[in-house]
Amino acid sequence: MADVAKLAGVSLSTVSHALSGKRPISAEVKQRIFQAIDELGYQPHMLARALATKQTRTIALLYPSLTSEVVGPQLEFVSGVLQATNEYNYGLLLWTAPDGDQELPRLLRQGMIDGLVLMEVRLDDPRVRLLREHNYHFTMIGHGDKGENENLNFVDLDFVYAVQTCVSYLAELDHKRMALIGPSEQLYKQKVGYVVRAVEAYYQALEQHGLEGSFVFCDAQAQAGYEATFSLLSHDSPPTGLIVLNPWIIGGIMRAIHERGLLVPSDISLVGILSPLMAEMSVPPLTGIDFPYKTLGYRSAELLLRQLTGEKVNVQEQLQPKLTVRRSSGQAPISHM
Amino acid sequence: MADVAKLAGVSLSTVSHALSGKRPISAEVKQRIFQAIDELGYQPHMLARALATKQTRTIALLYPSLTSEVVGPQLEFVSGVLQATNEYNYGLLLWTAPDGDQELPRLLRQGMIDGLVLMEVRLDDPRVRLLREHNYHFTMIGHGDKGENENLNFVDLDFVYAVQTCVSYLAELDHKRMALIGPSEQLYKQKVGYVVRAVEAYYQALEQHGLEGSFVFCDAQAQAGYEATFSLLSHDSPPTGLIVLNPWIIGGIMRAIHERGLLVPSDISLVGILSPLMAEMSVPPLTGIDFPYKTLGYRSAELLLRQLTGEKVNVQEQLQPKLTVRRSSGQAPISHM
DNA sequence: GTGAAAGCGCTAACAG
DNA sequence: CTGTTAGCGCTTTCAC
Repeated sequence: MADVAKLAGVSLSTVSHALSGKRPISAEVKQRIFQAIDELGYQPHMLARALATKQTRTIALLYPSLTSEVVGPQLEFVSGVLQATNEYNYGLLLWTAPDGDQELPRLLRQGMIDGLVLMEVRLDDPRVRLLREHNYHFTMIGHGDKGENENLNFVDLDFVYAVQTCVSYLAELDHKRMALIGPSEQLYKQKVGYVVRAVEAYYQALEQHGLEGSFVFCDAQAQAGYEATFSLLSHDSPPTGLIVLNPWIIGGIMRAIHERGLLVPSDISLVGILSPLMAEMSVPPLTGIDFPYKTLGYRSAELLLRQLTGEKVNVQEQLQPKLTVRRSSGQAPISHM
Repeated sequence: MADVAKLAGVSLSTVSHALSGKRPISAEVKQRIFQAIDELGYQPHMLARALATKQTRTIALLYPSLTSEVVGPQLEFVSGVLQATNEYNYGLLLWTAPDGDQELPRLLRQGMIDGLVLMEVRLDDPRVRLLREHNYHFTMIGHGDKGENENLNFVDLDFVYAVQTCVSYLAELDHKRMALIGPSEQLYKQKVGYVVRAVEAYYQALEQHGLEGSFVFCDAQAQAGYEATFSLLSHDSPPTGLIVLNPWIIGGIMRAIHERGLLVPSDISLVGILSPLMAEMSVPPLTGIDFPYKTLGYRSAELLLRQLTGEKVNVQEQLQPKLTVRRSSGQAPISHM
């Protein structure tokens, strides 16, 4: 930059201001400066700028720990977040969640980022507490328990709506017994928000409709889905309507159903909460709530970015995407009782 | 840091050296310093450090442009890269590929990163040229044409091996007519390395075995897979062995097969090049070359990171993962001719 | 062993 | 409108 100033015959600060536009510069001088700039192929050094302004124009996505084998659908959030940061001309740093939540403030103070997007938020999330205390800029994909979210910005899928819609839909098709093939037990125990809400909503919906229903935890692997389903179908009067939370296990579920000699959708209906992409991948394509992963990622980042520009943002959005009927669901089979 | 120095009664530089260990410090002083550090909850400011040392301890993953709707499996690379950066205590910045390749050097000179991982490398990739000219640290997932890779480090799946293995496998099962349900036409036209190699290897393998075979481009959506397959099966003597490059379209392929009244694997065998996760997801589970997305991501980042520590790395690795036989493939049906 | 001081490349008062 | 100067928070010569 010193070179540029010299070549243009002006001072450092003039060059700086010409670039930032933070004060009026005569057209003629500006001209000289920009000419010098691309004559020298000069590029501003972001790091130095960041050090001086205390703004890195970079945000982070705090990614759940990678120890769990399957990170699967979560990855789709990334693509949404990335799109937003791109549009706003920010950088995106990926971080894995430090186990000890003590790590978090450490990272923040290192000054590498201006804010962050949190995902896999627990009902009572210590990270949220910390970030809040430190008055840090952040938004969430997901949200905490009632009362934990005041003044926080987030986007989430409305899992209560989603599960209730699934149950109602199956109920309308005369399914009397259903099952929720659920989240992993680990996530439930950690009280990850959406997981807890989904399970609660499920039981509530059953009650509303006066139906019976079972529920099994299930890890995010095909084999686990297979086993869970197989055991479900071993009951005396097995469910005819299945609600699936994790798309990665449909393969296993399908296999168990087939091995039992049953057919989808004539014997068993399957409804999921999953991205349309996934829904279309399976055979038959799955009826389900269209989980807008990418949109959630995009919105959450957008909220943060707007917040960083000084805008007073106050958004708590719970998306209620529609249920798309595909070919995995239908009228309940006539009962033999 | 000034505060720390004051509290410990030493000078700035002593604190700095205590932290970096770059020069001997008396145990007693060290003691005082560290005590002061956590008394004040001091955290080194990475940005400032980076400015002084010209090392950001951050690398970037150059992500293909997001305009294409389906980024799908690529995302799995990210998780591998992330794991490596984590282990080496580096940060990971995600970048989308600038369209104009002119953008690239701009970004590099901004000084935000120490090196980068390139993906979706084309046979004659202008980005590689640029990076090379500028003597920039980088590694690739994938690789360019023969002669383009001298002195470069990369990891890749050996697509020639992969496709040949698939063809041979089907040939052994007496399949006489096969088809490659291919990459998107766009990627092929862009001469993305693996795509071109896969197609070439396919024709070569057919010739070796004296077989006929067809080939269709196919975008990465279920519907496209459906249409491609449907038209393939409309021929007089349709193929009995299908090789699938993109796992996202299997759903569509399966549907087309079923609608034609055919069964997998008795009428048609399906073989893919895809992650085991995907393979297990589908019904029946797919026979295929186990694409180690995560491993490729991990290795590529590791190469870069080692390179950055000054090590003279010289690795060009082409993985040849085994073909896992699952349930989508079997003996060719007896011909009616 | 330790301290003083000169940067890293930019921004932002403060003067003119 | 433009130039001077003092930092941003750390590292690293160079002296002691």
